[in-house]
Amino acid sequence: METEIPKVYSPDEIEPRWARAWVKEKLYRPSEDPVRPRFCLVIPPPNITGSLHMGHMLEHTEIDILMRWRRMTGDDVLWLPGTDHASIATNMIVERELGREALPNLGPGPEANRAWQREGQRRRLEMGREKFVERCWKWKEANGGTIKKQMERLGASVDWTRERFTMDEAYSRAVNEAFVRLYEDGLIYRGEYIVNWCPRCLTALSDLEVAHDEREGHLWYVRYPFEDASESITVATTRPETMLGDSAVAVNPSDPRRAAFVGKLVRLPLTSRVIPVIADAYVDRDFGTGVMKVTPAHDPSDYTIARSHSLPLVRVIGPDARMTAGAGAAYEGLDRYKARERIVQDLDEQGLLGKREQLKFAIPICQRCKTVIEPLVSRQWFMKMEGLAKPAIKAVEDGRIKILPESGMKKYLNWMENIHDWCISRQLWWGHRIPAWFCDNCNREDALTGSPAEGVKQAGEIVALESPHVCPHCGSGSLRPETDVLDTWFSSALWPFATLGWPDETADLKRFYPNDLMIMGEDILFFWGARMIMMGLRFMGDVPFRKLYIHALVRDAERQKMSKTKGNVLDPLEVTEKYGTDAVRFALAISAAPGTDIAFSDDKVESYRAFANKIWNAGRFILMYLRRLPKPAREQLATALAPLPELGYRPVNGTAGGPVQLADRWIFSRLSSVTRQVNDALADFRFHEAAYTIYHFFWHEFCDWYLEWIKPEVTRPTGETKASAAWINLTRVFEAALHLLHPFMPFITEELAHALPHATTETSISLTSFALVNESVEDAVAEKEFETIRELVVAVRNAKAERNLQREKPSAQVAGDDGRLLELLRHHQAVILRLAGLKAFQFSSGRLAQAIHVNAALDLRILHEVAHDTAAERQRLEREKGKLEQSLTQTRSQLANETFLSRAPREVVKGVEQRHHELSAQYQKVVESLDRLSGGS
RNA sequence: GGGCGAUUAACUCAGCGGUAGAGUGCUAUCUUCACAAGGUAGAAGUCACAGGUUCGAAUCCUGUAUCGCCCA
Repeated sequence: METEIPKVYSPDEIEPRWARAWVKEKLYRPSEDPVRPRFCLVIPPPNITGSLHMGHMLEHTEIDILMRWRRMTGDDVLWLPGTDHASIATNMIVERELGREALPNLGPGPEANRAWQREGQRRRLEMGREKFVERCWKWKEANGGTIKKQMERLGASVDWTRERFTMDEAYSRAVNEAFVRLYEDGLIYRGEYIVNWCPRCLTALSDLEVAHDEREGHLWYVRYPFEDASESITVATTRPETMLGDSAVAVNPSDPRRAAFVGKLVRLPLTSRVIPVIADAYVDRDFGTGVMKVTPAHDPSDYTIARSHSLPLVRVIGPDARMTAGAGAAYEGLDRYKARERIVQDLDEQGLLGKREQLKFAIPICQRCKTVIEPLVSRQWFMKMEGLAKPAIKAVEDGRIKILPESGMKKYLNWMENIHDWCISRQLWWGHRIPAWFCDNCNREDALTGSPAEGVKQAGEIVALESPHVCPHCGSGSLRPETDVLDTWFSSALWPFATLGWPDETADLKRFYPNDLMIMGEDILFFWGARMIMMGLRFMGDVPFRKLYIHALVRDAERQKMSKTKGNVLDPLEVTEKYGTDAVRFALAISAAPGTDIAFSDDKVESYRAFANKIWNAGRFILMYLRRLPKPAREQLATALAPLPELGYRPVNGTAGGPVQLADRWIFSRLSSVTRQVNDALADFRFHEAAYTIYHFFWHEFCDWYLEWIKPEVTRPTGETKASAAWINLTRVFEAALHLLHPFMPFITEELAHALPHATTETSISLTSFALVNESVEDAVAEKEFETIRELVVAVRNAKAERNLQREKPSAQVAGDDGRLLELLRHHQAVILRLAGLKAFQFSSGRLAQAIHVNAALDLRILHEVAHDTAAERQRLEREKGKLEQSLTQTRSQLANETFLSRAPREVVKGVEQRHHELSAQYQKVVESLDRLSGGS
């Protein structure tokens, strides 16, 4: 039964079917065969609160292209999927959900959001840790699957049987193990420092989790009178409310204007305290008044200054961003902004307020909730980074890890060389609870007010894998467990080996570590990439992956970053449903030049949907005529395709046992070099080049020329029982092209491959060979001959179009000095006439008068009765003459240049000579034609 | 202030020492039996600017301008 093949490609019918089948068949589990070379990549785990966005789609497209490609070149591929638990984000989302349940009647909007958030937080604290974590798990079960569904739909060839989640039991064991080992090695310590504190999330954050927002603010000038009331010194500050916590006033030691003040005491306004004037090189002489107030407890750089000058910490703001008792009774309990207003007003009343300047400056905000960070001194767990960074820098410098594009490597090194200790504790509940306990008996915690030395274990601190019953130090049973959880990125840093079973020495770990490749966005290079490298080297003694490729950012059509607030976020599934996954994947791949962000637009995807449609219709053409073949011929075709020949496909001889057709030799030759180019491009992550190469080959060589050339031979009705050579060659080339396309467009290629005569239901194109032809079919002669014919055909079409003869079938004369060339053209006369739209040819040797110059060796003349427009013809010739003159001037001056002739490589000189020769000949022709035109009119 | 990048056709971007390219858009033309999401042909660029290196620069170097991103 012949079913109609639809004219237009409909991905929505095809794609979900294959997506399901691939998952159901568990196609992408690596084999257990240890002999095959393996290729392993672990996914950058999307977090469970998110759904995939275009950035993920690009990432997964790039990864999937490489994974499918490696798999088709024979590697045993493992692409391991999974998600991370996103401590802060999940905490926030679940809180908001709690809030929404409590206040169901609020409409949407930022106001309601804030109210839900507040109420949710209140309810979280009320319900307690255990119940809240339970809620989080429930939420994860309900929503964590979204990502999996999306990945399935996008055709990601991951091994779902190895899916991991950072809070899986086994994974959590790895996290504890890592923490305990680092602690025992003195690389994790607990200490009191100034940290980034989010007053809304009520947790400490690492430096990386703080974003910066440029905002308008004010610079206030405040007079601090000297203790002896002789004079005053004016400081400039953007945060007047922190002045209540000042411990000193600082000037730059090299500032002559201020030198005399150093060592004096000033009376801190609004308080009864007296503080010193100190000298510190940190102070910027040119900023404000060149005098800085020092508030160690509420500003990170002030904290550093204070430590080197042994200044006391005066805390005036609490974790909720309200003023504390330390701020004095007048301000206690006020929100920090309210306090600012009040203080400015009070200073003004006391005549201590100077001018106020408008100023733009960057303020730190919480990356997650955008609340302004409040730097606070608090006791946290830190990871000591310098020692860990050193080997990680070296691994990149000596090439054990390649970071690409190279700019990524520079950024990595720059960051690593200036690394700071990492605050890893979070005052949250959802996450890995830090495996530590405190002994009430020997804990001197409360007595400590200063900062312990870095890396020194504290008395009363117990860090262990198993929960201890008594304090190993004093034997006391009075132990309190740590309530903090770890930064999510701490667990993510273990991903390349913890997903493979570490700390157990599993078979997977042995086989797949180090991973071969990691692909991520630049935004997590420090968050994650750098930390994985450090942890991998630390725990596995080897790099986590050999290459780290940094992919681009997907922007909108106007090159704006996609963001929820701007409302320009595209949902990959929506785009996919509109145009088909293959089209979106291809659009992304062909735009993915390393190091360049992608401006993503509907237009772009549309043009690659057109490409998918082109592939579909080429397939439709082939399949339609294939079905008309007599059954025995079709069976023979299947045999010709079925067992993949060891040496790859090659073109077969003509039907009568004659020589292989020129078109076949040409297309096989092209196919081979295209295969090589695609291989090379993918090896270097030049996705755009690989995609473009195959795009151009399929459309502008295979469809435009090859199919058109052989059309009569495969559309001719035939009663023959043998498959013609044309059919065998055509199907071989088509199949090979589908294979090259498969990594980019998995769905349409799978669908079409299954319609070929030798297809079986159980084979997937994704598990077959990528390169079906090899270099043995490359044929420079065929390419050259084909090129000549193409040039002639194009010249004829061109000439016809210019003479308005598109609908006519005129005759033409062709002449040249090269007898073999004419023989070639005569031999392919029928094809040329058909492709060019001509009735007949006259061949002659020598040159032609009043002719079109096809190339250096061929003249062409269209014979027709229609009187053509001499004015237009003249215009065309004049234009051509102008262009030729320009080019000739260039080549002439080059050839007249002695130094060029003596210094340029010989091939270059020869090339210019040849070009000059050709241009002159062509110029001559044009001039003659123009003369004749003038003479004739 | 430090680091990384960008500036090429109307738009989006390749190219990164040896004849300026693609896709989209635009113009003309064609419903011929794979495809109008198509065919055929065409027009369109002082490669941001100024110096330098070189026989030769969009490409390498220096500086300037404009615009991004990251970090302080």
